[in-house]
Amino acid sequence: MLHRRFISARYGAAHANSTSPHHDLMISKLENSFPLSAEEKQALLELPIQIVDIKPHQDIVKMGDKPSQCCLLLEGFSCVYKLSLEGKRQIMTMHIPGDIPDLQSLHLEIADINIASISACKVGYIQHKDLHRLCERYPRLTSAFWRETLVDAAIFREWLLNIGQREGYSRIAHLICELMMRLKAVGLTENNTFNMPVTQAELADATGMTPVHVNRVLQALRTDGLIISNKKQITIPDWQKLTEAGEFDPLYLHLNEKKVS
Amino acid sequence: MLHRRFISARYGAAHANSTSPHHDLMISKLENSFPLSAEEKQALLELPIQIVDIKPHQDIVKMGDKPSQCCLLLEGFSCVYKLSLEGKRQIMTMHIPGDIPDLQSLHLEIADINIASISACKVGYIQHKDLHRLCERYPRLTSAFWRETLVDAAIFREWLLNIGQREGYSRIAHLICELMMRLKAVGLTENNTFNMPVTQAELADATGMTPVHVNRVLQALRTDGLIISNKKQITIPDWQKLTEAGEFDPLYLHLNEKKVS
DNA sequence: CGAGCGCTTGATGCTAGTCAAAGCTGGTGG
DNA sequence: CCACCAGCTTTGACTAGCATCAAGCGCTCG
Repeated sequence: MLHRRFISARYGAAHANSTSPHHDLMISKLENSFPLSAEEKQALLELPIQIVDIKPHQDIVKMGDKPSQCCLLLEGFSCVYKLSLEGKRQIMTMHIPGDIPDLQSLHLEIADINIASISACKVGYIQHKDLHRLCERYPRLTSAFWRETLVDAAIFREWLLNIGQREGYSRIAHLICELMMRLKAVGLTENNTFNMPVTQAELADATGMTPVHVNRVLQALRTDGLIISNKKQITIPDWQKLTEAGEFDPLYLHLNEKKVS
Repeated sequence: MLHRRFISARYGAAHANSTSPHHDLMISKLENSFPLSAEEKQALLELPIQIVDIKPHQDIVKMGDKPSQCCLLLEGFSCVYKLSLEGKRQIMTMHIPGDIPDLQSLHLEIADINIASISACKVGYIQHKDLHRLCERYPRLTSAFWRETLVDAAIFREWLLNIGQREGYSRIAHLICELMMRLKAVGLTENNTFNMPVTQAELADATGMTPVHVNRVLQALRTDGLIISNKKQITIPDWQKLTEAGEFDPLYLHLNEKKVS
């Protein structure tokens, strides 16, 4: 059973400075690349969010669903995946806290993907109707959300290059670089170390490889001194070398573009 | 040299029924999944478009560019691609008439992709500022354009599944199914036949294979009776069998969802 | 009619897949 | 607190799909 908590997330005008950690996560993410006015932030703070805890490896959205809400990832890792007819799974992106995995459902009625937790997660559900109302009133927020979906698409494209043209060693290195960079942007790294609660089987599904081969590549990366892994902790001793191995260029993440619309 | 024609695409209110084939292409595409009011259509018709002819295999947008306009593909095929450091090319999607290949540039300042023609093309450039103004005034058009970029993303995801998890034979079959379906939606097929001005080397770049292997797979598809190819014409004698071979399910294209926002 | 591009074919080898089994580890219950 | 179990990781042996290299063929267009 899911553990559900209904959070009263409405703040009166008198509490303009009130904050909620959940809303702040979303706001700081949007603001990272798109400056927001006080009024726009206030409007975001007033969004009702329903908090739900999710267990590891559990579906959040299933292909064919017609969701009436978007989910904001608050804690943990989740992923988007599809299955081939033979049951092979392709993970298309991983989401970290602050991401809105199915923002696309705002304008695509039927989900064409599955979304699942990787680790235990906490997600916040936001009703489509609330988001639509917000976008109507604040066109700049529409742009900010639209932009988020465009960055998601840029990540899919980079993964296509990764899987289509690079060999196993580079693919894994690239994925680790991306996670490092994105986690750093939301303050979830420390001394080139971060938590990666991802099994080798999941890495395999994300890189189009087999678990056996992922295991061997990880060993190679370790012996080459590109990563140090301890349980689910990854440390990157030499960022330069890892980015070279993964051909990693963070342009596609569109972090910190100074966007002044 | 590019052959440039500046088309005066403005129509007065007195010409509410005036049409331009270029604008109509865009309008009918948007309307396919998102009904538009007469007023919205009129506003689209008034968009200034600058028509340019492009030769085959020519870059239209380059990584690092900061475009101030979007291009609407009017004739021919184009593609989005990226290069790995070793110079290997991954094509991420193909565009057909009616598509807007770099709509993303509306909200992502720096292009993280290259866009190139495949065949000879005719494109129409639309200034960002005109699109921004349009979106401000007609929020439903914002939604329609946003939705277009979401369908693009859905195609990237399906290609990830295709390249990551399916073998060569299925990949090519899937790609042909997708092109058939999308071309049909804009009326560019006839009796299960369509024009595919794509070289085997480009098919290879699109599917993460080598040209040699693409050649062998195409021969297999032909001898299995799944496709008939004559020059650049492709005929699909048995749609059912081809979709099975390619595991093709058109859900991800989000065609004809009755969207009544 | 020759040049160039794209298509086709053959021989060979590597990357990564498959199958199988054994070690590890963390969580659970007695 | 220890024993056990399940899921994850690691290892080995073998194989397949696809890449690579190389050369010849056949259009089409100037």
